[in-house]
Amino acid sequence: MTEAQQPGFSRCNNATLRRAARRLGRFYDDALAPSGLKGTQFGLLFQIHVGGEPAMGAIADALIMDLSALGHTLKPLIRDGYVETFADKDDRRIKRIRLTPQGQAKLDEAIKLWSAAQRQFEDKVGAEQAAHLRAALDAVADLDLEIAGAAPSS
Amino acid sequence: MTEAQQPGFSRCNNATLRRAARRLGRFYDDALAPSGLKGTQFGLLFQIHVGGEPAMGAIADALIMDLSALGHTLKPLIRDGYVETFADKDDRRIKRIRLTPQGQAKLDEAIKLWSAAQRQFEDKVGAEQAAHLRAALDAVADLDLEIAGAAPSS
DNA sequence: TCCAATTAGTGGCATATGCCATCTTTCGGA
DNA sequence: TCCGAAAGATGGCATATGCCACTAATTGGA
Repeated sequence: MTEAQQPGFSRCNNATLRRAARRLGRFYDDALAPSGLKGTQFGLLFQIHVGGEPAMGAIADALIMDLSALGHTLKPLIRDGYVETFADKDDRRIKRIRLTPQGQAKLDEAIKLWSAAQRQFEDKVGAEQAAHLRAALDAVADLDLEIAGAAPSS
Repeated sequence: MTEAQQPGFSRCNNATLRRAARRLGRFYDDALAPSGLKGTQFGLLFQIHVGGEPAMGAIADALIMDLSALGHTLKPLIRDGYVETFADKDDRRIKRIRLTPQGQAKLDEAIKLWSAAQRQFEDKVGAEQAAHLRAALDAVADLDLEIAGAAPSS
């Protein structure tokens, strides 16, 4: 009759999500390994690709990622010559990002590997189930959560 | 008509999962902040708590975490005196883990904070929806995925 | 009984993420 | 026009995770 048995325990939504993320992350990482990219990097390159020379802040918002975290994650990709940054013409505070030709090529290469992983995943769980899951996850990502006490004031 | 528009693109299950994980992770981290623990650390302490002096490998399996990653993650908790390790009586290769009294107290403290976050999350999405989501995530975590080419031999 | 294969962890290295302090560039008034 | 507030990014620091190489203990035969 410890807390462990109380209903609701060992049912942490966050822990469950991270656990699944670790599992799936490794699967996609393995699939992308031949390209030398990690799943996160692939996602980032793709986001930049479809973003049209997006600003750092735009990418960070889209990926629900901290701006400084994005900066850190970008470094190896810049170092390896896959992406490059340049200042916005009208607002020098803003830094925009684009893929280099090598980055575009690497993305094309990785997309083939990604497709195989994506296909296998959907074969296992079913395309509809996968779509439902993604919808549920997107809903979670868009939730307006706030810790009680976090100044609703002013 | 670039790849971006092809059905299936920008629908990466892995990217969607990570995105939601970042969002929810920050929410739980914020909720637990007063205790000084991160969501991951809370989950780890709880797992140790219910595990009954579990071996490192057992924890790693339960959390679908790499053994060495578990070792790294454990360090700050050991440093702060929340958990301690000891060798298994029968097999000296095995290292077992348990909470210290301070660790137990910290866990109790964190559980109160966690409950508030958990409650708010379930109020927003609905307890049933949350349960469904966790079930789906557990199913993903238990999938038998393997990259084509990964030696089916021997 | 002794050695090869297996099992459990550790340490080093690299990426993934966040928070906070700080700097630069803009933007809005007074 | 000048200054303080706001916006966008960087750098430092800390945790989260993984892979690989390596070490220590065990286990299974020969």
